[in-house]
Amino acid sequence: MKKLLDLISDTMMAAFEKAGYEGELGKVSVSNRPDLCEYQCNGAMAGAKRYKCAPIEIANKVAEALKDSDVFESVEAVMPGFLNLKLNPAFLVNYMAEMSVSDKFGIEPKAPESIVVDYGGPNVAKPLHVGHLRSGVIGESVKRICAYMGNKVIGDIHLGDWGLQMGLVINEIKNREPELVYFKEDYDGEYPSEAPFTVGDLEEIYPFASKKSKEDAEYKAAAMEATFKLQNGERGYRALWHHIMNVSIADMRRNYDNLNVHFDLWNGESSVQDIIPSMVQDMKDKNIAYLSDGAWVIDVKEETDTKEMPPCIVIKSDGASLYNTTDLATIKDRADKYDVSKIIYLTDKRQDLYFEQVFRAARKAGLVSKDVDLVHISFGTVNGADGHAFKTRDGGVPRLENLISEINEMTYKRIQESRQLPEEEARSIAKIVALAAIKYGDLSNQASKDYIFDMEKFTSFEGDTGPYILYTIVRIKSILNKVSAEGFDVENAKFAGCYSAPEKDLMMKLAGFNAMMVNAYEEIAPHKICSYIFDLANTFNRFYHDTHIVAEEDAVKKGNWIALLKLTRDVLETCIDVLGFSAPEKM
RNA sequence: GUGCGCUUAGCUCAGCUGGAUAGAGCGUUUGGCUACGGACCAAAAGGUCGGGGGUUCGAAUCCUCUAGCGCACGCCA
Repeated sequence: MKKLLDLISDTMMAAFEKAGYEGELGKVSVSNRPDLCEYQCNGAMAGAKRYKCAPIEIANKVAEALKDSDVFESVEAVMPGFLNLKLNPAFLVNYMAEMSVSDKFGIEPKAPESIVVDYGGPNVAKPLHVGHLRSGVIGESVKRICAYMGNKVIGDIHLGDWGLQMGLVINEIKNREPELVYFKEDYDGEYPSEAPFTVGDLEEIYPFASKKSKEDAEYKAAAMEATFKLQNGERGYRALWHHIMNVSIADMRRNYDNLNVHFDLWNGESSVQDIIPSMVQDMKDKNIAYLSDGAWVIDVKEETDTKEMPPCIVIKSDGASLYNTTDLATIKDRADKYDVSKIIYLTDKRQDLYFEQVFRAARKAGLVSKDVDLVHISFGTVNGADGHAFKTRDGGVPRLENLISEINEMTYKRIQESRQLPEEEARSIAKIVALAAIKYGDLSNQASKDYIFDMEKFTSFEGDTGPYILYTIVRIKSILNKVSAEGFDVENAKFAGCYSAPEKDLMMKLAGFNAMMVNAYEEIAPHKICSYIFDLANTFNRFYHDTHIVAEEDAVKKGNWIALLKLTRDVLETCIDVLGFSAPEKM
């Protein structure tokens, strides 16, 4: 089904042609002066120069050509040459009726693509902190947007599981418990199936080792050696590494589940180690990689560059691979395995240059075909209410887990303030609402900008927040339940007309879903969905406020409103699902 | 030094390929609960869109210069 705006534009274009002008001038947009009209067309002004006449002259002719159109209720030509449009309610009602029974509210399916979304990116053995929130939350939504638009999408967490941090942890364990069997050099038996440490231990070990390695060169050298041994297959180290992976991943999975963030693949740097040697060899053979200061690098400068573009290092001068190597191998792996047409990365914006280098290197080395899109969505940093990097009260890096439980607690209290629910029920509702608060708070900001993580704001639940959206949905559900309980046939409610201005506004807003979602997908912009549903919820609440639905005695009218309510609920719930959260039955 | 990004109301942010009077939320002030859920609705006050210059009938938006802030710039990830 066509977008409403396209239908209107088509009508307008035909009118421009009928009046003797180029059709493409007839593009219509939503009015920026709602007091004057619902939709507007500025084509007459754009055409004035081309046809060497006053814009108003063109506008008048076009308005004349639209006199008998059943799309518009009114068409006005206004100085200097605006075409102000009001929609025929009957036309809109028909559109609603069709939209409500169409798959995906009428979004036209396109040929599905195969897309990999690379997000999350936590390091094994390090606790998740607030910085991981954005990548997880935005990435999950991007993945869902792509899937909603009919694509085959694979979400990959891309763990940091092969670098120095693993050596640091293993080395520190060795220091503390050298007698462990993993460190016996001539041991050739089975290793224990139970890990000799807990998540809690790991969370203490890593920061300790990391800090010490920065102060103690000898210590760092030992960690590097441990890393080397691990990467070269030392049995005991590998066994220990598996323990670290299992313990850490189980913990991560729990954390991400709580955030309603789910990955299809739990791959990481270690997953592509086997294909690195042949990939690098191939780069050398093709003379794409060359030796520079003892390291193998790929030149990624381009003629059009206005800046310095350092080469992409593939193998360090000590012969070891690094982050770049792994990412390149991962691109190759994905291209080979999943026939991808697009790979979307979500990371911190500090990696902008890095990804540009990697993408260029990947293309130069022919790891992906030319028509594969490599996209880096970079996001800003999370700041506290004071505008500086987000910290806990005692100045540490806030752990994600604590942050979430804190917000859960605040939400729980807020819910119990306004209505008394059984403990268990209030807790489970609080969890749902808190998730919406956190995610909406993050996603409603443009991803690329820094944003302020303000718990007071998120938990205040007023205005432009997740809970407000949920509240609107719950309210609709409540009315539908009530009406249904009174015996009204909610299931078969039909659009029958348009009886008031707030109602028409709501219909027009709903009709905009299609264009909004397509745009959010094309621009990979979840915040556009947020601003749409906030707008929709506002429009609904205005309608709700001066329409008494339950008490209405005219069954046709009532049925129309019920149909409108259902469509509003469905659109809202679809949107929040795409954003990665859900609404409770009551709150 | 080079490059990238940001700067819009007291605060947090929108603003689509240039269009009419630059929009929200919070906060402030005022009005609305005998109500389908008041976590709501209605209204007011609040901005020379960092600054200068240019292109255009028309600029927050495009170009240029400039200031402030942030970030990145070969062997970390």
